[in-house]
Amino acid sequence: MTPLTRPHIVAAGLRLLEREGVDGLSMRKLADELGKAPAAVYRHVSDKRELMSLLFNEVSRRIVLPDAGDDPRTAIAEAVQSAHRVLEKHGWIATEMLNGGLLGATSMRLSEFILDSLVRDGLSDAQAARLHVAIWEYLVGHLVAARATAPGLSPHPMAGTDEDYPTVCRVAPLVAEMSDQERFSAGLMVLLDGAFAEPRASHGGTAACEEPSSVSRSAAGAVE
Amino acid sequence: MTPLTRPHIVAAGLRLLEREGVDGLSMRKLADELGKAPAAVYRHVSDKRELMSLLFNEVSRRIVLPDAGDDPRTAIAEAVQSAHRVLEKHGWIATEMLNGGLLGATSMRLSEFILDSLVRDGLSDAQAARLHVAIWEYLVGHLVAARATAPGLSPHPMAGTDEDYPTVCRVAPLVAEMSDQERFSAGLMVLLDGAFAEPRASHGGTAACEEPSSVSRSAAGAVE
DNA sequence: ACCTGAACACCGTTCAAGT
DNA sequence: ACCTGAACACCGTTCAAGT
Repeated sequence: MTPLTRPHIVAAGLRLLEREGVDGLSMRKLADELGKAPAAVYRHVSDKRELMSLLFNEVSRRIVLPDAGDDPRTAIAEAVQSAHRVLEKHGWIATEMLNGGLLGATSMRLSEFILDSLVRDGLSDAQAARLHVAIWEYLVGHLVAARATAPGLSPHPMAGTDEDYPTVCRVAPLVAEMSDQERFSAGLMVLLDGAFAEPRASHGGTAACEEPSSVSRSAAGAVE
Repeated sequence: MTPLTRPHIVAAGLRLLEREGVDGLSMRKLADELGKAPAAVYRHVSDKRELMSLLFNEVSRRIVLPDAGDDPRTAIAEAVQSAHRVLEKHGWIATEMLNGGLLGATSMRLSEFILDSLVRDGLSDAQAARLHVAIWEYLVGHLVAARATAPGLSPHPMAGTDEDYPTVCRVAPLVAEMSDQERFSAGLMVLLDGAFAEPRASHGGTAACEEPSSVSRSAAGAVE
C-alpha cells in the first residue's frame, strides 16, 4: 500500500530482532513483516550487510556521552559504560560485529570523545590511539564473551576439570557471582588504571603515580 | 571405503577452512571433501556446533605456555601472546567464538596458567578472577576487531568525518601504521600495567608501584 | 554398524515481468 | 518508480531404506 522507506525497514528490523532474536531476522521474514515480497526490500537496501549496519547505527545512536569538563578518566569510564549498557541489550550486535561496517558511522562519536579526552589529558597521539583501540577491543570482547557465556549457551560439560584445572575451578564461582555490569566495569578500570599510570607526554611533572589507586573504585562508583 | 572417524572429519574441516574460508565450510561440502553423503557426517558429529568446537580445540592445542618460574607478568604476556599468534591465523575462530562451547576444553589450559600465575604473585582469588576475565575478553575482542577491520572488509566510506571527528582523523593513521602484533601487545601491556599496579592481597610491603614502567616495554620485547 | 537418497524447511539474491 | 512471481544456488538436519 504505502511505499517502503528505509525508516520503515529499520523499524521492522528492530521489531523482528526483539521478537525473534538474530536467527529470526531474515530478508524474507523482514519482507513478510512489512507485507511485501522478499525482493521488494532490495529496492531500498542493497544487502543484508547494509541492513545490519543501519540497525547497528540506529541502536548506537542511544549511547550517551557525559558533559565535557569532568575529569577525563571518569568521563571515559562513563561514556564506555553507557555504550556497554546500550549495546549489551542487543545480543545480535556481537554476532554482526564481525561483518565489518558496523564500526562505521555512529560509533565514531564515541571514538572522538575518548580520543579527545585522552589527548586533552596530556597523552600523546600515539598513546591515545593505542589506548583507544584497547578500550574498543575490550568492549567488543566483553559483548562477544558475554554472549558466548549466556545462559543456554554454556559450553559442553567438560570432563575431569577438577583435577586438571584446580585454580579455574576454585575461582570460577567468584566470576559467576559478579553481574555483567560488574565484570565489565572491573576490566575497564584495570585498563584505565594501566593507561593513566603511564607517563604523560607533557603535563605537570614526571608524575607516574599521580593519583592514589583508590580512584579506580571511586570512578566505578560514580556511574553505578 | 574406509569408515569415517572424528580425526578424519577434523582434518577435512581444517583443510576446507584453509582452502575456502568460513563460508566455504558447510556440512555438505565437508561430506563431499570426505567422499560421503551429507548425512554420513551426522553419525560421528552431532551438530555443526560440535564440529566447530572440535576444530577450535584442535587449533588451540597449538598454544604454547612458557616455563613456570619466570616473572608472572612476563609469563602471562608470553602465554597470551602465543594464544594471539595461534588464533589470529584462523579468521573463522572469531566468527565461531559467539556460538559458545568454543571456550571449552583446550582453552582451559591457558586459563589455568593465567589464574595460577596471578594467584602465585599475590593477587586475591577475586582480583585474579576479574583480571583473567578482562584479559580473555581483550583477546577475544582483538580477534573480532582485527577481523572486522581486515582488508576487504573496511567499513563503508563515511561522509564528513574530517569536520565532525577531527581527533579520530588525525590519530587514525597512527593506528594503521601499527602491525596487528603491535596493537595487540600495546593493549595487553596497558592491561597488565593496570593489574600489577593494584595493591597485592599479601606480599612484601604495601608496594603499589614496585616496578618501573619500563617493564612494559621489556616484557613485550622478550616475546618478539 | 555405517552409509545413501530423498526430502523438509529454510536461506540471500536476481531478474524478467507486471502496474 | 515500485513491486511481484518465480527461480537459482545454496543451507542444516532428518529419516526411512539399503548393505
